Amino acid sequence: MDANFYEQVYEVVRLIPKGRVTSYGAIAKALGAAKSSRMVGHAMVYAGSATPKIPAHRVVNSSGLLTGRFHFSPPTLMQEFLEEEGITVVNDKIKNFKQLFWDPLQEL
DNA sequence: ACGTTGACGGTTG
DNA sequence: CCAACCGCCAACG
Repeated sequence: MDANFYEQVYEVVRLIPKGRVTSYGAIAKALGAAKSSRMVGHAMVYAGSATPKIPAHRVVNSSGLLTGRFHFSPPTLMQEFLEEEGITVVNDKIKNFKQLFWDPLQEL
């Protein structure tokens, strides 16, 4: 597989530390495609089929909202994983998102 | 080949 | 704070 945009997305997502989260836009921007944040989301769809497994539950939108929870089985699994890592989720939204936010641009 | 959809983000009202 | 709109571009039917 070529060094595709998706591969880079997966690479960054795997680098997300446990108990931390990031946003699609941040990843897109880190890959130099800030305007193609949607592509990051599409890459996450592939994440379910990709190997090794991608911790997609650590990726949320810019508001810290679990917009893609319905892609999990069951849809509540995403929140379950986050809370299991010590992240508090209220109303499908990450609490203290600003503090838990992991910026790939700052780390890479 | 074409139109629609969408795990987004930012701006405007 | 909430709703509507736009841009951006790959994937799907």
